Parts: sequence; structure tokens; C-alpha cells
Amino acid sequence: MIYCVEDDGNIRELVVYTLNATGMNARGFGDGKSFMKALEEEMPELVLLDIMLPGEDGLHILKRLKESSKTKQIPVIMVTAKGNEYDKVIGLDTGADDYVSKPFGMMELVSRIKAVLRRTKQNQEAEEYVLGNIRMDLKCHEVFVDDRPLTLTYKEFELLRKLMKYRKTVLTRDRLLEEIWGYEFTGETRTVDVHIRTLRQKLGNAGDMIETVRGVGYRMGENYGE
Amino acid sequence: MIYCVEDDGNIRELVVYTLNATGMNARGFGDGKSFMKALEEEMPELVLLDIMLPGEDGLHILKRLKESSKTKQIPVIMVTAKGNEYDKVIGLDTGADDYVSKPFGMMELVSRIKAVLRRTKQNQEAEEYVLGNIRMDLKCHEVFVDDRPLTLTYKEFELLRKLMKYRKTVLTRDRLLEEIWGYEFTGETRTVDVHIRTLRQKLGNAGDMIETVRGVGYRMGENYGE
DNA sequence: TCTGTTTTTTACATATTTTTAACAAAGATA
DNA sequence: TATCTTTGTTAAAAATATGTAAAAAACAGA
Repeated sequence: MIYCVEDDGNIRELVVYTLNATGMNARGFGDGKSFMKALEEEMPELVLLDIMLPGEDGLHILKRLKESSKTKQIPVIMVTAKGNEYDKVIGLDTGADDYVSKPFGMMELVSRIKAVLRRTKQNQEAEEYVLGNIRMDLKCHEVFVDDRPLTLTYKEFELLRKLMKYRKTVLTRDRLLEEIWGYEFTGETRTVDVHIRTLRQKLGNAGDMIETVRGVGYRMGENYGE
Repeated sequence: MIYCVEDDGNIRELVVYTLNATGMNARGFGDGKSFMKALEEEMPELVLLDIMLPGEDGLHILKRLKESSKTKQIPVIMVTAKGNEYDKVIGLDTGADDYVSKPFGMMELVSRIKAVLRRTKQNQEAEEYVLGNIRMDLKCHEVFVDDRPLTLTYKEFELLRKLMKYRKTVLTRDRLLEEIWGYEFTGETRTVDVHIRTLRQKLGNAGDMIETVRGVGYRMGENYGE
């Protein structure tokens, strides 16, 4: 979820629309008050924060975000009007992760958001998953079973990643489709089954660790299967 | 402490003022002589160096800075008046860490300074990358395969540099575009593929070390490919 | 300006992956 | 047991990603 705090309704709607169209989830806010309120319900992955806002300005909001330990690590991209460069400079000092200046292209915005998310994720997400005799190196995009490398296709890799990430919890086909294929996927849920099959096959004995939970979905863990 | 060597008094004062206002410490110099004198008293963390200067020009000063072991590792950002001075700075093994061309915004300057400081502080980049029979001399901007020199274009060189720097990790096309082309680039991601092709071709046998990870991106390492 | 070089775009062939669909097998339910 | 539902399996069809070549565009230098 991405929050966009921007008083100009046109820009705000364009941004929210674009982000949603790109597969991200976005919500817009016209001022700091409504944004702060929403923050209590749901924590966004990233905040787009305009500097010029009615009431409390963006720099103050940024400062408050960075002061609270709850919201401290939410990445923030500052949005500034051109010509007002001085503001941006201060924004960078206050702990913003990046900035864009108006007028900005939607493409640029999207790639900046992706870049910031990538940078901040790196510090959060593990670089490696290990389960039984399976080892996944996420950075290098490699999978080993008993130290023998495996060649997985993109979907197989992502499927295994989710199963290993949420080990021991059952993942429904819908959940997997949503996380890997994205919201807009309209195909059959059976697609998942087919990929599970090839994945099991490629994993060999280790494939038994992928357990079918009938009527629900799939689950992975050392003690399952076999 | 940041030193700014710039003959235009207006620009110099604006820069010094902005940097001081941003929490950095800055001093300005109108020519090379006074700058060199100040250098004996205090070593700056970074130098902003205009190319066009009365008396000794910026490139000569840069050369002298890089010749002395005392001042060798001070990062330098060159300030150029024209776009075509770019090559003088980057191409000719001058050792500048970055450059900005006039007219530049104060915000851009500040973020470049921060970027350079971040780079030089943290990952003091190697001067040379070696992988298999490929050797890249970053300073001299030269590439050798089995000690035979190779002529690479700018983009090819940067592409190879990233691949060798982040060896074994898969770099997505988006990531490469962002790191080499910059955020503003709005072109096709296929552009990367084309450069990968020419790079592989020029590398000959060694080109096999660039592996395609389908659905993800490219990766380089001794054990890949072949 | 012109000229040669680099970079990007475009188009198409090819290889690979992904999805669909059909049927078999296994569980569940009555 | 008979029937219905869910999952496993397979193969073919569809979709997609990448390699490649060549044209077009952008760029740099004279």
C-alpha cells in the first residue's frame, strides 16, 4: 500500500490511478490530517509526500514520521514544486529517501518508487531461505537441493519463494495467484496446481516437503509430506 | 568542510551559502592559487572545481590533486560550463568523481555532493575488477580479455562494470536502466538487451560469462554460462 | 554544416514458459 | 457402493521473453 499526500486533486488522482494501474495499491490524501488518521489504521509501504500542503506542511509531517519509532522506517519520497529547490534540500536532510519535482512523469515516479522500495527492502528481507535440504539464494536467483543447483523458471522460483517464506502456513491458490501473478490475473486457479507439479518434480525427494492441504491450498515445511 | 573553486563570485557565494545552510561547511575560492594555499591548512572532505578558471585551469588543479598522495583521495566534482567538456572530465582519466554542468540547481548540486560523499565513504570502489579472463581498469577506462585490449563504448563499459561489480547477483533490466541510464530514461527495456548483445560479441568467449536469467535479468560470474 | 560513431528503436525469428483443457486418480459424502 | 469434488498428470495451444539484425535517431567532433 502506498499513500500519496498531495493537495492538488488532479495530481493526486493521476498518481493514485497510475500506481493502481501499475499493480501497486495506492490511496490519496488531500492534507496531513486525513493522512495521519489513516496511518493509524494501516501502515503503508511507502509515502509520497508533497511539501506544500494546507495546514501542516510536508516537512513537518516528514519530521513527525521520522520521530515515531512506529513510522520511522516507512520510506518517504518528497514531492516538490519546481523553483522551490531550497525545500527539497532540507527534505533530504530530514530523512526523505528520495524526491521528485513537479512536473514529473508518471514513468519516472514509478521507477523511483520501485527503486526506493528495492533499496529499503534489501535491508528487511532475507537474502536466503533454507528449509531441509533446499537452499534459495534470492539475490543470485539460485536454488540448491543438497548443494546441487536447480534450474527453475520464473513462476516456479516465485512459487517456491512464497512457500518458503510463509513456511508452515497454508497458502491458498487465490493468495498465491494474487501475490505472484498480481491482482489483475483472471485465469484458472488450476494454473497453480500445474506449477506445483513441475516444482515438486524438479525438487525430487525434497518435493515431498510441499504438502497439499485438501480444499485449502499448499503448505511447506520440514515436517510436512513424506 | 567543502571547498568550492569558482571564479564567478555570484555562483560561488550562492553555492557556499546553500551548502552552509544545508548543514555542510563550505568555503569559496576565486582561483587555484588561494585554493591551494588553503589546502595546506585544512583538508576538505570534497572539492567543487570549476574547469574555467583564471590562471591555472580546473583540469590542471585536478591533475595536481590526484598526483599528490596527500590529496589523492579527496573526492572532486567538476563544474563545467558546456556539455562538451564532459569528455574531458570523464574520458581522460582525470579522476573526478562526478561533474555538474552549468546552469545547475542548488538542489541537484547538494544531492550530487551527498551521493559522492556516500560513495567515497562507504564503498570505496575498487580500481580494478577481474573475473575469469576479463580485467577492467576503471581508472584508465580500459578492458582486457586475456590481456588483449578491448574497445567498448560508454554504455557497454558501464554495463560491464555493473555486471562485474555485482557479480553473481541477477541485475534486472530496470535496475540496470536506473543505475546506468538514470531515472529519467523513458525508453524501452529492450535497449539493455541490445547492449548486452554487443557486449557479449565484443567479449568473445568471455561473453559466455554473462548469463541470461529468463524473466529476471542478467548475471555475471565465472561459473555461469558456457 | 557534414561525417562518423554511438545509442535507441523496430521488427522478426526462435526458444522457452505459461496456460488451458482434458482425463485420471484420489478423497469425501451420502 | 455410487456420486461428487478436488487434485494430479499430461500434452497441446497460447503467450511471452530473448536473440539478432538492421534501420532510425541522437550525438560528438571537425
